[in-house]
Amino acid sequence: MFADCWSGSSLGLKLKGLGAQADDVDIFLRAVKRRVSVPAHDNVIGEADTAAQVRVLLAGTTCSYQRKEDGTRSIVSFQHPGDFCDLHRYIMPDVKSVIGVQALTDCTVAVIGYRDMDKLLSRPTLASALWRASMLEALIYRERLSSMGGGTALKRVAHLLCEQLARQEAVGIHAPHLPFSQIDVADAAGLSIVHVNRTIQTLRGLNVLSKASRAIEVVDRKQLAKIAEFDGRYLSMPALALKWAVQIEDTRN
Amino acid sequence: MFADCWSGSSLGLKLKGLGAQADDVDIFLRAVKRRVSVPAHDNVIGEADTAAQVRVLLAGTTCSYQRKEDGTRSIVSFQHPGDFCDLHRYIMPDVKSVIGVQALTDCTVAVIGYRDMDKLLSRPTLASALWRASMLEALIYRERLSSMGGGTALKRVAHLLCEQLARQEAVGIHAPHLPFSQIDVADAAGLSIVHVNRTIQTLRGLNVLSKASRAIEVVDRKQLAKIAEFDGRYLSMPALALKWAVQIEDTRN
DNA sequence: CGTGCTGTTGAGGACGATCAATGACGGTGG
DNA sequence: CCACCGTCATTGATCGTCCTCAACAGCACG
Repeated sequence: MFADCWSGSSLGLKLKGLGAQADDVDIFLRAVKRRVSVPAHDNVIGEADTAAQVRVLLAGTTCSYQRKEDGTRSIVSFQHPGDFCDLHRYIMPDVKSVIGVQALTDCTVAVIGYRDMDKLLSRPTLASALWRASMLEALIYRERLSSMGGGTALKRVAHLLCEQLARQEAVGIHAPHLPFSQIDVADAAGLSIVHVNRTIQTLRGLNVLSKASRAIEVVDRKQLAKIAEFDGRYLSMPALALKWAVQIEDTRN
Repeated sequence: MFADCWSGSSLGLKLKGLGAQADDVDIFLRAVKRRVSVPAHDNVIGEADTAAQVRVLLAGTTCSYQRKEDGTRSIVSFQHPGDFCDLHRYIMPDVKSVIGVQALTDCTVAVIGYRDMDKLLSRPTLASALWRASMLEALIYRERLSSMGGGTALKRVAHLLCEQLARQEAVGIHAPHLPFSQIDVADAAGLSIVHVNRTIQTLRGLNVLSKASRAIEVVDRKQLAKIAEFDGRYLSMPALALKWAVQIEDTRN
């Protein structure tokens, strides 16, 4: 009964993309004995959380952040439906890495106890799918590092937006609307809020983002990918890879 | 006979730190049927490499880089003895992520065929150690992202040096000398070569780096960690964690 | 109708990039 | 042994991107 329609679909898409089999997904969903709703701006996982459970985002968008000594919030990644919030804590409980997870929109989170996780991992195909999930996470970090390294603010912001848009689409969410504030973008891109605002206005001027809405809404994905020099193939989702790979080749004509 | 003294020790330390058992390490080393020597500045893995084998660094230091459209080299991570160079390619062969691995010093690399990897993974403790290796990689990326985001060049460079020094120590290498050029630091920190030079001179002026040597040699690790606000506990190596954690607390008095 | 959060705009200054030239070192070949 | 060369380190000067401070506008909330 938990393996129902919408809430399972993004997670299912994600797991299948990582090589899990159809019955793996069913079994996984049955291990979810509890679901939690988290309103926007609340913490999904506090910075000092130590509960013996893994959280998987079912609906909504969250970010993982680290707070620096000067109070600055540094967003290291975003989560979309199907993404794990704290899988690392289950596998490497000794690591002391103070990370919080905050809901950017109203969210639904699946909770799985460590004991149930143990059982799930006895299925080799599911275990390797979760390993792949960790590797995909590493690849995403790597790509972001590479984009943070060089390039102007315009390119960095464009890359960030491309990544999130592509990841949304990878789990079946095809809205052009990105659910985070300019403040979030600033903390994620390592730029000041003011400069992010000006950068976004530049993107609006280029007709890449919508001028109508105050929110961030991508109208010209092709151009955005070109500005970011974004090649979404690293995201490895088979269905998606095609779309964003073609994207790039089109713009190179 | 391959499981001999020095070449196995860093790898053994690393695997044990990730939870592998003593016989896992032996079995792993026995799977290494071939070793390769790579001179400094040569590619360990070319950007278009597709060989069906996994490489593990046994001795020396390498970097993984990505080349941008404008020819810029962006270094996303360094490898120290015991680190995998291309484990992700084995687990996620479909991913198109053009990454090269270059030797920074003369290196020794262990080569393991995919078929032998398959056999190794049938041991659950070894499989989960490798999963942890991927997660540790992700944690390292995450920490670097967070340090790239905010802060001055001084802090970024200091953080980079701290990370590499700590990771060297984690695998039993206690030299204060870091084996890469200022150019490498620039490409890794996302700064210009000129500015990296000035930053390093600042660190020398603060008696954090050696003034005598042209190379990068850390003389005051405690001060370096303070400048970087570096807390090495995320590296999760039990032996190391203590050292660098105490480090931090000392400086906060 | 205030209060708070996000978005927007302006002006000045700092940090780091870029361009350009020189110095130091190691290796190579004559 | 020395001249030559390539790579890396170093220095100076100028320029641009982005940060900071500050103020205000729009919108949602109670």
